[in-house]
Amino acid sequence: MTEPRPQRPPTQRPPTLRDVARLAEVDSSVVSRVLRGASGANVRPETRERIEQVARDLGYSPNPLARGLRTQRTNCLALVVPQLDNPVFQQIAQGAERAAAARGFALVTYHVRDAAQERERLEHLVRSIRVDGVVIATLMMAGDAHQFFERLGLPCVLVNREAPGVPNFVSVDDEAGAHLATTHLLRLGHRRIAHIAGPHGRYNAIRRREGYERALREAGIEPETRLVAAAEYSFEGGRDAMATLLNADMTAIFATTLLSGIGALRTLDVAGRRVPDDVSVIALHDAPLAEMVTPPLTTVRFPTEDMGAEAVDAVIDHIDGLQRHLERRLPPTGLVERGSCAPSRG
Amino acid sequence: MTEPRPQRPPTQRPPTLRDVARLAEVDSSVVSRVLRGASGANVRPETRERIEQVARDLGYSPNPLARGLRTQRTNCLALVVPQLDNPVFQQIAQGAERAAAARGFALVTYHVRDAAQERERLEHLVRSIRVDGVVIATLMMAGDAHQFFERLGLPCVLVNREAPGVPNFVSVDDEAGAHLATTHLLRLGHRRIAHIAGPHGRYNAIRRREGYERALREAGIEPETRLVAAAEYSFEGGRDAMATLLNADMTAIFATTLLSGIGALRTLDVAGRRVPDDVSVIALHDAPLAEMVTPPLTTVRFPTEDMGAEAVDAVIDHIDGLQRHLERRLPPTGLVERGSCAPSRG
DNA sequence: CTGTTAGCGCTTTCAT
DNA sequence: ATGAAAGCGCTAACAG
Repeated sequence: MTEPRPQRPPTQRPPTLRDVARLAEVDSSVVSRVLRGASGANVRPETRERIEQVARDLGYSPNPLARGLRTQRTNCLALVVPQLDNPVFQQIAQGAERAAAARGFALVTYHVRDAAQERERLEHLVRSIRVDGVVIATLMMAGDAHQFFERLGLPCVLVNREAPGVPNFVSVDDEAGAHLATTHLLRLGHRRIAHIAGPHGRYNAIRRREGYERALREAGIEPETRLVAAAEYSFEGGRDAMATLLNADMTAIFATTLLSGIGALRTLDVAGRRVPDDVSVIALHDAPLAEMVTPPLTTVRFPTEDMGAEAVDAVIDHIDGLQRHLERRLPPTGLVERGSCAPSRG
Repeated sequence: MTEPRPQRPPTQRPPTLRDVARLAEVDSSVVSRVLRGASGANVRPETRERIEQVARDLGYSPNPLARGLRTQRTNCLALVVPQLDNPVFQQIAQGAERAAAARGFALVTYHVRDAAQERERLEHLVRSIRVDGVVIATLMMAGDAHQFFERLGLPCVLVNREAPGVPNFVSVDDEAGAHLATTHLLRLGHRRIAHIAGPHGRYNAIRRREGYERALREAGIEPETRLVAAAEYSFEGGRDAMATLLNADMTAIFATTLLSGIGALRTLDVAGRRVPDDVSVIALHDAPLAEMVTPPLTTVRFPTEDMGAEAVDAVIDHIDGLQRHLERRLPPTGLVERGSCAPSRG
């Protein structure tokens, strides 16, 4: 009356390697080799077939936890992003996923919406899931986040962001983009060009403003502080900044970001200023959104998807032991003319 | 000259439980209990303190793979979404994350952009990362996806979507929302109301059309087929559908989705029809985007975030053994009046 | 070509 | 109050 192993209650436990091994009448190590398509897997064809058959019948799928524990590798990457309401991140994510898939990695996205909770959220991430590397897209404290992961020994690169002391990033050439946008307005004959800038002190905000000012100077125009308004990188930011610019004497706006450009559009409409008849507007970063507003917004396109893809490639290279440091700024890929810019009537 | 254990090469291996145990001079099981704050952890205060000290010094963090393997639990959920260009998914994600965090779960987002690759992507997901449950937001084959996870023994609920034979979903009351939108137009005096519908045969498209037709009939108006145009749930869909409706004799549009409503706006602008002076437009689903277009779009708001949150709660209940089936349709939470609707001049 | 063995890092009875 | 031991499911030498 010895109780026969109460080991396997009728609960539907997923099949393991050993289940397959048992039914195929081989050792589990053989199953492992076969199912993994291991390199030197010298296995008799009939054995292989038997194993594969059983595995299929059982619906076997390796347990990623066990495998990861053993191999110290998960083939999984995390993309850390702030909230996704900004199309730039969607594009980054798209490129990142493409690149990850191409190299056999899964990529999961993890949101850290609030700079204040950043630390806590990241801890929660790393103690819930094991990834081989991380791509960090713009956080307030991107440098801190980078350090956080580095300390854990996790390869990690910044995307769309640069931070002091972090030699792993891929971003865009903000200065060149801003220069291109401003130059476009200048070519249309505009001379009094206002700038809806980014938040004070933000790295890429500074570089964009520099590009704007360089373009003006090259055209013999001295930049004026009162034509510049700082704004968050958001619709509301652009909308409010535009309001402060309404009385300025200008015929065109260069908005530092798609969202703030759209905010500007809205304020101009409310104020009864016609775009592009009264005011031309151009913004940095292209996205489907630019097509949806009235009038459709002329933009400078950046290779945002490529940015995500390059970041992922760099992280995977790191993981593979190629200690590739990466400091990359991708130039703009062109101007997308839509309906929001017209020649100056000046 | 016996080589002293070459165990620990200078490679910076993250500290393990045993490292902590060794330095604190206790057994690793004690460390486990202490660090986990286990229930019946009868530990001498000084021992506890010593352990916590060492753990802190070493920067110890438990390996989620090992823990998960042992406990059969990861405290991690996956949210499967198509591409995020639709604001509805952003809101779902936001609610889902809030709910997950509240219950101590991490939530990672996984994109399945292409219905054709759905199967392959999902397999990649489950063999890369182990989650305790899944929330599926609108996939083409949501029913298949559900079945896929169920077969793996993974609790799983559909959000924003219903599928035949799936008793786990939380969506919105499409019929009621459509009825509300249409009624609003009727109240403004419109009688000839066109409908930009969803794709043929799509479940919620059908229900929305039903709500539209019911509202018309209640007002003594017989619905007309030629006032209805099917469209994808996208900007382009709405834009093109609107084009086919341009010659129809109507004074108002009820668009089935925010994005298609915005597409309609664009076509109307190009055609020189003024909104709301010539045509009123209303759409289902509210989002910041509605505020960004010209004119700002009047919408029916659904509790989309709550939808995500409820779905997560249900999945976690499942995981916790509460076999809670859930068939929930959340009613619209109101009408958001902006500038796109005006009384009929009829 | 196949099996044996050891162990990844953790949790969990069960002894002591 | 603490420790010993087993094992989650898998892989990687190594032996045969």
